[in-house]
Amino acid sequence: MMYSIIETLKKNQLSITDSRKKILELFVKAKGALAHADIEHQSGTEFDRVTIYRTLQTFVEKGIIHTIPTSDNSVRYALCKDACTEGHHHDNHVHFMCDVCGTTYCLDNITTPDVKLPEGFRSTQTDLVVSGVCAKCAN
Amino acid sequence: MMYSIIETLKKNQLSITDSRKKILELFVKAKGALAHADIEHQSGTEFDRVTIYRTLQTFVEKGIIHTIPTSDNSVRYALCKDACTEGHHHDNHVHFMCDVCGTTYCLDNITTPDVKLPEGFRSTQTDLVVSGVCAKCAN
DNA sequence: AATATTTTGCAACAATGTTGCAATGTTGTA
DNA sequence: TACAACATTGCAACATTGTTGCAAAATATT
Repeated sequence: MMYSIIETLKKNQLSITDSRKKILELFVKAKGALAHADIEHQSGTEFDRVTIYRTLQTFVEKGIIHTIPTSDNSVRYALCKDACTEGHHHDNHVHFMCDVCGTTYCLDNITTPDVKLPEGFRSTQTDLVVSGVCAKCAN
Repeated sequence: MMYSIIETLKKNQLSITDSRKKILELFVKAKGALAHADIEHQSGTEFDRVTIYRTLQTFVEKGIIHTIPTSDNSVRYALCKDACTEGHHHDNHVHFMCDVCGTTYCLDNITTPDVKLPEGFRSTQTDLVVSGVCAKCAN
């Protein structure tokens, strides 16, 4: 953690509100990625559903979090390690999704390969999603 | 195309019904992947929404089509080239999703890399999704 | 502290997906 | 071909997920 939650919000020119502090805190504490529903449950009845949607949207726009394509096509968001410190470089993520517990891990130390695309295709983003069983669920 | 639509259904021990024939035909004709909504529009008012959901589910279970994780987390299904002929080997797909026209392409001739996972993690499936601009939208 | 701006919560709505059940269609067998 | 057994469909009702407009409340600016 290089920056505090409040500093991260300020750096991104966002007003400091309860919901933003709380939701960003959830991401910082979370080991893996969070779905909208996770946030809704973990924050209790504290915030309106709509506020959560809008907060997530705002965070994505500012590059604080990013969405993860998952093999079950549920929407998940993650704050990767460099997200706080380096900004918008969300091009080379490898994610692991556990089929048992559903946790999504960011494998920050692995980078995506370069893919040779057919003639005329241009790539802007590459996502590599590995599904399987995580270490915790292996036993 | 090695097998006709009816033969494909028979091979998978499915009864031959109008909706299955029609929906499978849509996949065979489609260049890329289809979302539920695409199928709903392309088949007109012919079938109930529920029937489409159930048919897609059945096809996924039988390994005729498979879901694609997309960068915008919309659910898409595709019949990859080998799906008809070889069955259930949906482990090594590379998909390209055009940010402009939304078409999803299966890049069947490219295989996903082996990823070295952390200690204790076991992989069952690897999905590589490249987003960008396709050849058709490049101009 | 007062005003300007942003964010929130509510309500209403739209889209997407699921389930139970009766009616219909398909398949296998005689 | 006709019948019985079985599978699939369509309908209705519902659950979940996501979106929009607007007044009230909170935050930021002076």
